[in-house]
Amino acid sequence: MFTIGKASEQSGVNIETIRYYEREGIVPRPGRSAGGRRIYSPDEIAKLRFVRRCRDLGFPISIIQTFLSLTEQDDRSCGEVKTLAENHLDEINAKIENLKCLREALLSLSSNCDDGTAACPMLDSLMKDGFGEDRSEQSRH
Amino acid sequence: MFTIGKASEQSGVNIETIRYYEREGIVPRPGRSAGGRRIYSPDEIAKLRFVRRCRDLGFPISIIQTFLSLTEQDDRSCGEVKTLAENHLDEINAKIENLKCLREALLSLSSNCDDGTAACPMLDSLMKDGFGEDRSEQSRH
DNA sequence: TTTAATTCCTGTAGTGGCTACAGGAGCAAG
DNA sequence: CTTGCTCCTGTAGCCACTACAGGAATTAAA
Repeated sequence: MFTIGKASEQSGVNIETIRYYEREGIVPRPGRSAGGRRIYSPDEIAKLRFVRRCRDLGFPISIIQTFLSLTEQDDRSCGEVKTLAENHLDEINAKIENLKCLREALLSLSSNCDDGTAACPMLDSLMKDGFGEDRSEQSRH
Repeated sequence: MFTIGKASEQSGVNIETIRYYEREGIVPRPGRSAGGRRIYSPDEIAKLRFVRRCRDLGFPISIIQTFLSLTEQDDRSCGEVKTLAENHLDEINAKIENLKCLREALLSLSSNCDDGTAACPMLDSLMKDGFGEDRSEQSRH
């Protein structure tokens, strides 16, 4: 059994974040010592580590809650997990593509900057009319 | 001269977001009509459009404020702009690399899911000890 | 001209996922 | 017994918005 500091060390989750997860009901409330301190079992620490790893993989908390409830079931249906993971993969791929577009746009804009002290063509073209106007209500991330 | 609705249309910035930018001092306060409505000049709309384009490129507001103050100067020093843009490019590239790592990790995890209804190896390995433990206080985005 | 519809106003609160305090209490070592 | 560490609760801040509520002003139609 461990205090929150040890639980934080072992799970890799910040102490404040652990308390936040508890407040939000993302992980169950642990037991308390006589003095009112949180006491974590190895199982509870494993759960925190699980949440941390999922966050590291970029999953939002809402999905992680689904994962956690699936791990509670005996028949933790793999199909559902796979679907969620694949949707998340799609989102990651979309983000990568989006960032690549940004990179290209930025590269071509900043390549015109000649590093002198004169008027900046990058700022100019961003300020001008009709530059990147495919304003058809597209993906505002 | 235009009301906020037209300014929103022409700049591509949401009405609520325009008011937010004003509250935060990101763009200057426009004039008002007799009835108290905001009235935008074409220049002010250009500024809003500039902010929107920079946001589309992924620049944070703090950087955009620097850009805006540079556009106010006569000698809008290109060097500074270029440096900021290149730093931003580095961040974008780092994000892309990070996402690619996530993608690989997710792919290898979910590839073990056999889409059946049995215990899920992905959830299992995320719950187990000693999976991805390079816990040396690394980049928590 | 009256009414109905639309646009605008201010102010406040919520989003996600934490992080950072302030002000106090518990607890172990010297 | 004091020092210093860890822990407690509660609240506020971060970023960049977004979404109301409740009312006023303007415009268009009848």
